[in-house]
Amino acid sequence: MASRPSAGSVTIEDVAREAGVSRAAVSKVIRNAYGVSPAMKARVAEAIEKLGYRPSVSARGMRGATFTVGIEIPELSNPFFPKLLAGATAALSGSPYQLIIAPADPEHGEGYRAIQALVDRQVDGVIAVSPLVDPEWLEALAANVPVVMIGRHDRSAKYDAVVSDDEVGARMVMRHLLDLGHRDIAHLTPAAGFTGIGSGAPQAIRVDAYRDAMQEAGLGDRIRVVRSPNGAPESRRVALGLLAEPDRPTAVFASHDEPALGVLHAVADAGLTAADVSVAGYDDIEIAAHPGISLTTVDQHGERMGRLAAELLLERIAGRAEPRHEVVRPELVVRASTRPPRPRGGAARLRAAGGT
Amino acid sequence: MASRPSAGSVTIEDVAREAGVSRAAVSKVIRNAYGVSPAMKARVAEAIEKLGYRPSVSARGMRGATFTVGIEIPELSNPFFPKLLAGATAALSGSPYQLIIAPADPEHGEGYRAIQALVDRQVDGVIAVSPLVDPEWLEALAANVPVVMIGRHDRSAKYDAVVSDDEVGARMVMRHLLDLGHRDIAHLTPAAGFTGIGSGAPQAIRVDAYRDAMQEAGLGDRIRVVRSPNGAPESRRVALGLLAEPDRPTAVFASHDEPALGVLHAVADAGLTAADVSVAGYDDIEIAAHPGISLTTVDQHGERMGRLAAELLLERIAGRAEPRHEVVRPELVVRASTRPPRPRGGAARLRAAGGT
DNA sequence: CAGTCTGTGTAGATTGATCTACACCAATCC
DNA sequence: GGATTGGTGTAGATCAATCTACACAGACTG
Repeated sequence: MASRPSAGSVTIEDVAREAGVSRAAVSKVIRNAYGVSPAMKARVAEAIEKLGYRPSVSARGMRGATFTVGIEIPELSNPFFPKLLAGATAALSGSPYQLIIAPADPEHGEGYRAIQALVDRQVDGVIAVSPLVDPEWLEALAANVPVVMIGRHDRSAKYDAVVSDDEVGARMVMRHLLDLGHRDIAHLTPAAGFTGIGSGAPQAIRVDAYRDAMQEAGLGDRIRVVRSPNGAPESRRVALGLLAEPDRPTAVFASHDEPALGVLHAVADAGLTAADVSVAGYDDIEIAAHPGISLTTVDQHGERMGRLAAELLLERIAGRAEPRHEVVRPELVVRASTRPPRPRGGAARLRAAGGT
Repeated sequence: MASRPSAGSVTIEDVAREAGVSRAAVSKVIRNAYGVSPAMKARVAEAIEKLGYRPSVSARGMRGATFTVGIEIPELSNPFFPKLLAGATAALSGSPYQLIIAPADPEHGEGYRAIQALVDRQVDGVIAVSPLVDPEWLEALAANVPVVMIGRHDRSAKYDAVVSDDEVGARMVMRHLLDLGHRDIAHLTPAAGFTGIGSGAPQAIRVDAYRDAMQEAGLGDRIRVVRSPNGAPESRRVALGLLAEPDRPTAVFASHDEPALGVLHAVADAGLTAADVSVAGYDDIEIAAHPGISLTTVDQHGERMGRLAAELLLERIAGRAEPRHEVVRPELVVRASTRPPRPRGGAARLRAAGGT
């Protein structure tokens, strides 16, 4: 059935000799090109099978395509990204394209290196999740190879983008919290540099939406944007500090589920519960649905985004030139981590306990 | 600073022309080969920088190395695997090697395809996490390219292995549960085919250790091995069935943390707590430490395993021929999901509630 | 001063595929 | 019956690097 990998490496030359035809003939057969008789096709196929021949991707890359698409991903430890991968993998599953992943080495800022590594390997297309790389650099890149960016709100004539409607998503969270009666809502988001450049990054959009929502609710003076790296341990530390403040917020809206988990952890550390401090995240990672966590969050439909990105990339590879910019509508998922705030004041605790 | 990717693609030829030297000279400079004067080196380096030249990995692959190592990973959705990746990435960070990941498409059984895809791409070495691929196939593979397997207990003269001491790890869990006083301990593990072949797979070792430990404790008649796919939702469903049985176990030992999360979910679904059913996992994924989960588990030291695998691979690439087989000692991490069982009988519930 | 190193650079074969241009053969057309 | 056409197959250039063999200089040796 599946042929074993042959010892050494068998080349197209070997197959040609075995089948008694020319190299070109073999090449035609494997590419399904025009000008092959059924008889020759059969002979060649048999020789390929017999020798366990596999075309060298490197050699192919020298002239034609490598049938490889690359995806650049930051921090795989965040479960949201595997969702994108699952979607992309599914979309490519039927195609002749193999997906390879290049993890962005956190030491070497923002994926330039990983993306470059993919391009160096002659991939036929690139999907990248790097909200902060320079648009000009990307345009130059996209001039050479099809590129689909995930999570960039800027528009380009050269590369495609798949993006969640972060404005809408963040506003859904804020509406939910405000409707519950919260007024002291803090927003936890990565370091300023991270949300600074332009307004391309999802986090930046979410910060703006948070600010706007607070402003519109007449809570402009209570706007509190707290900066923290994205990891759960880091945000846990930051949140502990926040909860220790005398005027601690009654709700924390984190820009991602991972830091939201850290906040939940801090809430528990401080001996508090969701009745004291509501927590909302963003991404809807799998664990958020677990009863021990039960995190209110926004489902970005990561699989769908990954699938869409792969589909757009295949279209690009097939020749489409007009840029596309797909917006996926997110969805609020309300769980137990958000509740109405306790009324303020001394006797409040008792009344609230009875009310809820 | 970092040169932009040039339009089109600049070849070694272009650099040679710019620097006024031969192709071979440029090649020598980039490879740091013998026979280059400092003066020429400087001129070439300048030309490379100016043109933003990047060597084509495909062309390199035709003769020499690709400076790429591949890692094959099943289901990235299981957070244990990103741990391995983090370790491997760290170990390769200083080296000239770029890591690329090939996800094993679950549709196309057991990573053959993904590993083959990596080899087709001329990687200089392969790390793979595929406990079930045929040893013969692997030996043939390893004859052509350095291979390090993670999580295989079989020994090979051709490929290296990094493996956790699953026997010891599983026994630590069992000792812990038995010491707590549990006697009805069930073991949740993937489908039989999955643990069947030889005793190479970690899951198989753990099953055996579970059986042995029960036997030695005189509980041979209470051995209960329950089969379930690895995903949390699937194991949740299976666990729900198990918990509904009249003689439900007082403790469940799952072969991985992911299914353990599913069991915890089921325990909550059934309106039970850790006081009713203890749950232990295996892997120590990050969320296990979260207070909402607090799962007793075994730390396999995934990062260390990933790092070790990458180091062994680099040694192999550098020329080592003798096989190595590294065993990493796991560590029990006790958390709140395991507790002493309630004493049996009608009034037990009350007594237990007072005692704990 | 011829012969031998040693250090530096180059020419050109090589790698495994793709792809254009063309050759060959039979059948068909006028 | 010679010219055309269509279907098959091949020759050979090409892609961008590596790497062996060698050429050439100047320095050193006997």
